Amino acid sequence: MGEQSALDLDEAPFWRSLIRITTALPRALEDHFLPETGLAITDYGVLVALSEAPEHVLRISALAATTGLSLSRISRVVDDLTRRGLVEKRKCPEDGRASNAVLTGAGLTKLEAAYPGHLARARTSVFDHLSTEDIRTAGPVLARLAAALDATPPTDDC
Amino acid sequence: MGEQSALDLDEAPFWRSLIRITTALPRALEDHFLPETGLAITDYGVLVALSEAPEHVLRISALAATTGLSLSRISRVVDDLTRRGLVEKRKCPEDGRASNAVLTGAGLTKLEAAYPGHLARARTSVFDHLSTEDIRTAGPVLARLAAALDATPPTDDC
DNA sequence: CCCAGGTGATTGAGGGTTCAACGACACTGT
DNA sequence: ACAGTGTCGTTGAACCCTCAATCACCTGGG
Repeated sequence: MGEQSALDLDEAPFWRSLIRITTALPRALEDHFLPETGLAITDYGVLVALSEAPEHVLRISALAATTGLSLSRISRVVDDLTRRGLVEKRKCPEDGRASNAVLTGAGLTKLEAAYPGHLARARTSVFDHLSTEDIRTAGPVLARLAAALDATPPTDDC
Repeated sequence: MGEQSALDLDEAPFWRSLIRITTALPRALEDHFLPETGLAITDYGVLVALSEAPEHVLRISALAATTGLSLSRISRVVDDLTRRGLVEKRKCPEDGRASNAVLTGAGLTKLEAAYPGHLARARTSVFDHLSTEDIRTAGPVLARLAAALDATPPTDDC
């Protein structure tokens, strides 16, 4: 290391913006979303993942993977959601180690109730400030970046 | 609320990518950066802000604003960095309430030592996966978004 | 001068997140 | 059948971060 060339003129602001967004966006979202809906953004992500799964059932580990959260975090979040009656936990029949998380009716209701608020936040924090052209041009780039970030963890660096 | 129209075909993936990036990027950065350099990404940001300030001096509150961190967090981070000898804290002469944080020689050295690692992380986690064209097209969009996010906090919603 | 209100920064308490260690279970080869 | 090894998920301890209360100080009006 130490042989890297500095960021060039286009890269530097790109990097700064990215850093700024990663710190400011979650805050902007959470600050309004939690009081409005009673769900943390993390909770919401878990409920969404379950709602999109077949039968509304997902292995704990699968849940961790699709939401990008750590196993221990998922464990506590699911516990919390279980306590609140929004999901249920069931031992997996064909693998005694594993557990499945199931979205309950109350969970689905809660999710549907929270959706408009989530949407509103997405609009006021992001889409209101960008043109459709912006979104069309930047979208694929962000998608590629997101995919790359998801893929990196396994290989422990180069 | 509740009158929002759903995200359209371009917006939905844009939104998902954005969420993914905001969760995965800080992790990807921190995980390698802290062990390599002994600096948390937050610490690094503070040192960078100081290094770019005239005389390497900045008010605590100014530091909070430029780094986007809360006042209480800055207070603790600066305390920690002071304990480690990387910055110094001085009462502001013309305002007894205020304090200035000053980058020490050791702090500058540390920052310079960490810079290549930071650069390397920026490359492997982001720029290696994007073309120069990507960066040129998406850069301004991200810049606009970052600016909008910085601007929103004051007005408490509509 | 003195008081009221505002601002800069710190701090205690509480919640959230992670790391590392662990218990329970599944697989593999002998 | 049975070690040995690996995987799923949970949990205790530690850390990070934020909110709200607070202290110290400044400023403006009587």
